[in-house]
Amino acid sequence: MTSTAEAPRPPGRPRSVRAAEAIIEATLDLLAEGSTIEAISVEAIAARAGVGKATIYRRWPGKDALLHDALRTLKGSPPQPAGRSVREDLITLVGAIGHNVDPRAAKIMPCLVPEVKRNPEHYALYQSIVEPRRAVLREVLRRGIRDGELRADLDIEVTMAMLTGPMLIQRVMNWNPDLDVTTLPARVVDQVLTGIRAG
Amino acid sequence: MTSTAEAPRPPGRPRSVRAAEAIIEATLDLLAEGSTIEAISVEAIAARAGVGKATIYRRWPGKDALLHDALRTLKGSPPQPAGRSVREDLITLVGAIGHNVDPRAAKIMPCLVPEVKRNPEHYALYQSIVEPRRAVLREVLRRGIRDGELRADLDIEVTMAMLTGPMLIQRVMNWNPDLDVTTLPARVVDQVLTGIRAG
DNA sequence: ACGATACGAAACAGTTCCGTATCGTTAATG
DNA sequence: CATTAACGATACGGAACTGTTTCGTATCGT
Repeated sequence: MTSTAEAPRPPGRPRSVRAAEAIIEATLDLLAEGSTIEAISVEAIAARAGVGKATIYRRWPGKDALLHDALRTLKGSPPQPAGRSVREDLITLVGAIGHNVDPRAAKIMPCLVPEVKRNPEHYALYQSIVEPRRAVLREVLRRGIRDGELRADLDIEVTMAMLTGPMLIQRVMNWNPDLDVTTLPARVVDQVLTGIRAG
Repeated sequence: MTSTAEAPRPPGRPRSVRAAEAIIEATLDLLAEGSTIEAISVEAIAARAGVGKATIYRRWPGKDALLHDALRTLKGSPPQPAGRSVREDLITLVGAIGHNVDPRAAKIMPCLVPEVKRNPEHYALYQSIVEPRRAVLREVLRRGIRDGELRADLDIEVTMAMLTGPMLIQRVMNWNPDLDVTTLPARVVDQVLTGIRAG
């Protein structure tokens, strides 16, 4: 489409790449500072980006499209575990939850929650971010079963939720103020491995 | 203070109890329908409650105070497990997550998430709701340890997060579309009890 | 140099909201 | 019946936001 291969060379001044980047950056900054996704204003974005509102509306049809594009840049790619031991890989993956390429991602996530419930398009975007990471985690568990490190009758999907859930609620809503996020991954993985039933 | 004991019998028409209730109900209804906590308008609340705006401002100094009071009514009291077996109690408690007295609570929760991160007062309210439930869960685990049903060296706080996290992320953000919320409590509890390590 | 277009800034009209004020009406008390 | 205050309804000023348009300027290809 608008690839580098065949550019019809449109006349006139080309659109500034810097402006587009500044707009996206400003949007993410404002979200990271705590603005709700629907409380954020195009004017605030323009002001923060040092850009006229017209420049924004020249590129996106409206606020929703801009937000969608901005959030898409947070996507990144899921981490690839080292593959030495299941325990080590799980700790890596659990520790990476909410730790996307962009450090603002962790702060932005809570603001997304209501929108994800309301807007199917945003939910699809959310799933497109989360699913690849789930896939990596799933593969580690499957490998563990194949190698005999993990029980063969393990409930994979539930185990993933058990590994992900604690980290997510802690990062997103600080569910338990007494739990330290930095030590949580190892503690969760170890407890999940061992189980809690006596002897 | 304003107890029933000594009422100075203020003159004039007394405030309608029905109006106050209608206002709270309307607020919760609107929240449950998906309005973000800061996108909700006093005018909408008044209209929904069939009440003049002045009637609201006569009782609450502003929108924040009204919302705070409305959310406080969702508090309820934590469920009391039967106490027959640890497994049974855990399933009961995990199943009750996000299942407050008010059925609207589950729908309102996601809208709260961003606010809880931003407003310390809302975070305090949130903790005052969650902490008692954590306490009940903690007690069940302690009892299990005392009775020898659970390992003595168990990481209690992490185990609580492992039990709560999956249910919460599933209810609040539908984290994994393939996980059924109704069967989840038993599956989580069983997997947490057993552990995933082979042997 | 020239046309074409994007640029930042600013103004625009149309909404929406908050919090207050002012209606005439209604419900309790004395 | 007179007093008092809350009632629903409505209007208000001030502020904020949206989306569009118009400036004069800057920057491209030709």
